[in-house]
Amino acid sequence: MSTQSIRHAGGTTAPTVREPALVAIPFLKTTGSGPVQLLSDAQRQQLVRSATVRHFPARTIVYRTGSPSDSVFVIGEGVVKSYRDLASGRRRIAAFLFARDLFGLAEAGHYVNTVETITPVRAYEISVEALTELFQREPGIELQFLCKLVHVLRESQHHAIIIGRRDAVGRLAMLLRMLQKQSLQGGRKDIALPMSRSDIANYLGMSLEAVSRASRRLELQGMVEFVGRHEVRILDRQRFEALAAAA
Amino acid sequence: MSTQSIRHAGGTTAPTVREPALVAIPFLKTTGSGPVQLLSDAQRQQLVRSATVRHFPARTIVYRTGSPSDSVFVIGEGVVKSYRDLASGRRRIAAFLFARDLFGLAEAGHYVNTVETITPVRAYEISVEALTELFQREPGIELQFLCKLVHVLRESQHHAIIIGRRDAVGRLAMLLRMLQKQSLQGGRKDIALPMSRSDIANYLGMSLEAVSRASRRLELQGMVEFVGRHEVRILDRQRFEALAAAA
DNA sequence: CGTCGTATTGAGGAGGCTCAACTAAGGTGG
DNA sequence: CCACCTTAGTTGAGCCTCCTCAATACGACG
Repeated sequence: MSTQSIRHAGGTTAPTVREPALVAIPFLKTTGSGPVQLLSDAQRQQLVRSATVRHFPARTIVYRTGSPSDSVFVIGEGVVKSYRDLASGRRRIAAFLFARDLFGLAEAGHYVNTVETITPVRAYEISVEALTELFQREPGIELQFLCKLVHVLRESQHHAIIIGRRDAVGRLAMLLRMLQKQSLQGGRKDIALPMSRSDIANYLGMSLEAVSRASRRLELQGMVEFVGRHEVRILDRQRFEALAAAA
Repeated sequence: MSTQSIRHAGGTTAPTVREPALVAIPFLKTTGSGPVQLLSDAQRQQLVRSATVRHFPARTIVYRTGSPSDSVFVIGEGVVKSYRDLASGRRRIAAFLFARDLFGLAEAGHYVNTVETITPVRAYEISVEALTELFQREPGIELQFLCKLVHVLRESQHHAIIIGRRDAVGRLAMLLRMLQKQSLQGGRKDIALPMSRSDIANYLGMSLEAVSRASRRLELQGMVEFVGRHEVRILDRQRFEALAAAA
């Protein structure tokens, strides 16, 4: 934890502040059903005053399961994984988190999961104390965080559905579709796979050999094409969607 | 939906109001680490003014996936299941919900899951409109709902861990431990199983035959004893806990 | 006491896990 | 710049568990 640089976020910022930003699909009916920016400029400016910008290299542990939970984090740039190591020796990745995502899930003052960076990460750290105080002053901000939480809950339930599938290729397809949405939001055409095969296996609840074989099969069936180990291209969108949707 | 009675919650209530109540383990450090009542008397009274008491018989659908989400519900008494039917014909139960639990998860103005009662249920229905308005006036109430959401999110992640286990008996043991906590909160010594084997199977992500066999094995190993089909008694707490914890 | 839905038990087959060997890639030091 | 070394990923063989299909037992209710 001593390698990342620390800088205060206030002070030198220009009048328009783009971060910290939160993105989610609202629970209320809106124009369009896709994800939207939750925070207004004014709200971001209020948040940034309570925040500290932190930079983490790849493969850095941000916090560990069970350690005291002082802060929550909003990702500005980069990818992290949130996981728990189980008594059986297995590791369960609960979520991959990207720009504009929130992490810092706690129970009784302690973090529930371990969070580790996959890529270099820039994140906004906000102390729980400051945040709850801000919630008192600005219920509007609190409502946006609540909205984000609802979104994360839906994603968690979706994850449970993925894991529940019996077929390895189907599970992989569902993950790829998730990552595709991420990549599209980032403006990429192909799907970025920043995480390792082992991470994917731990997310999908299977062995990394099974991930490898499932990848192979998807490719042999002509649905996708792997470009190196960290990029995938959809070739047959029709069949791919059918497979992913056949939960 | 025409069989349940409707009654306004205000009006005839005594000065002390015990419901609607919400229970959760707070994310902040507290005395003890167990679940606590989130709402103060004053907060309950404010909520009850915006709420309608509804009664549902057993096996009643409260709402369906995709229907417009006008309200959230707080359970006063009874048990419900929240599920989705998948394209494959399988059903995935996302959660069993009990007294003092919250349901009504929505996305873009539509309910995500179908909710159906298992036992007769008394619930407080609160319109989303009234609730968000109340959140504006009373950020303290909003914070308690946020706290409950965090709790539910942890439970959802726990569910994903359960489903991820390979061994049927271990999965069943984890569910039984969850239900045991519920039963203890309700003051019962033995574990109540209000739901069917099929429900259990759909929650654990396996076939109901596998549930049956796993139950049998738990019993043969002397860990538990089934008293009828809807009650279980733990006989060997030691081994039972070890099995459930060996995620 | 019969009947229908729920639950249990059995046999056979498919899929993923484990163990193990091998290949590819990336990083380091000479 | 290349050889080496370490880590990550792929491929193969055998086993084990759970799923599927099918038949039987139980139990709640009329």
